[in-house]
Amino acid sequence: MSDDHDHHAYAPSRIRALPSWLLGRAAARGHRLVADALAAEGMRMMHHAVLSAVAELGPVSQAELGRTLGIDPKDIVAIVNDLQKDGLVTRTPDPKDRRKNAIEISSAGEHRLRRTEKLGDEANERLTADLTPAEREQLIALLTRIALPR
Amino acid sequence: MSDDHDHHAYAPSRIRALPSWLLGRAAARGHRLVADALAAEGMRMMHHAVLSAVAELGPVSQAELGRTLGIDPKDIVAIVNDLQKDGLVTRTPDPKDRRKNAIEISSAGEHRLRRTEKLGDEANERLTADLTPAEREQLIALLTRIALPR
DNA sequence: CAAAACCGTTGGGGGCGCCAATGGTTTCTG
DNA sequence: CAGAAACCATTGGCGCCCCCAACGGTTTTG
Repeated sequence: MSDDHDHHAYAPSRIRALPSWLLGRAAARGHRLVADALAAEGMRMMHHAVLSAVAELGPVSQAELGRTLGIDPKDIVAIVNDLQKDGLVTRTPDPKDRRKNAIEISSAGEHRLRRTEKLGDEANERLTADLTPAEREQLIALLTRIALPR
Repeated sequence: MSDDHDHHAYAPSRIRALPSWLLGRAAARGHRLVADALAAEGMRMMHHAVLSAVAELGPVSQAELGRTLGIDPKDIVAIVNDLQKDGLVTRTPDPKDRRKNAIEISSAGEHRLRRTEKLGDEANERLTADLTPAEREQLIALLTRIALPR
């Protein structure tokens, strides 16, 4: 039986079946959940992503951060500015290549990262709460093949 | 020197495995593909979506359009303005409820919609080109369960 | 050693999602 | 049946994400 006669029931518009539309809606919900969670630590999604990448890649240039995360160099500048201002990363001129900055995580950054990683993971669990672990893995696998750079 | 050149082997950042991150990247690519395709007809994604919804829902109020598509009423106003200016939809005061506008598609709108639907579908095929039809259906099913409103 | 490639930085811009407020209209309710 | 509450379209404003162009300084290449 149709339980939703009274409530417009989301007409099955052709739009709603398009991957591009669904991706946009799902991404919006994911961003909302994660952003709200990270806000508890005064962090934003991009800041958390960059901080995490810095932690993994050790001393790394801003250009490489942009490349590995697919973020515009211009935006990297602003993000690293913020992270540095909060003492979460250090920005040192690279003596080997004076064009580059060597970005490194600080101990305060590591502490902050531990908390934001937890918050981010929890938000992602909420995002995929309706999925079984297997389905979650499947979604990740499919998205990885679609989210190709370029 | 040889290691440094290695084409950004996409470090396995923890970030990159998060659904929320993958969704953002995949959505960005989808939007890029669709937007570029629709630009050939001078349309944008939201305009196409609204036009499609209007075609399906017959005479419909702006509030309901916003509800079924999950778009803010404020944005609906701007979009309907554009569509009306281009003669793709008509906006008539609803005699039954003078608060509402009855939005209806015009013949020019139907013609435009036929072309943009084709372009949008093609862009979505390009987006999911690396997936088998079965995988594509699976992705749509999974996304539908994740993209829940609110 | 000049040209090309790369780096960080600045400036600009489009698109999307969200919230607050307002005047007009309809519906609910006491 | 009158006042309150809910709804509608509209205006205005905010923040985040994604992308491009240009420039001075540095390194690599031919």
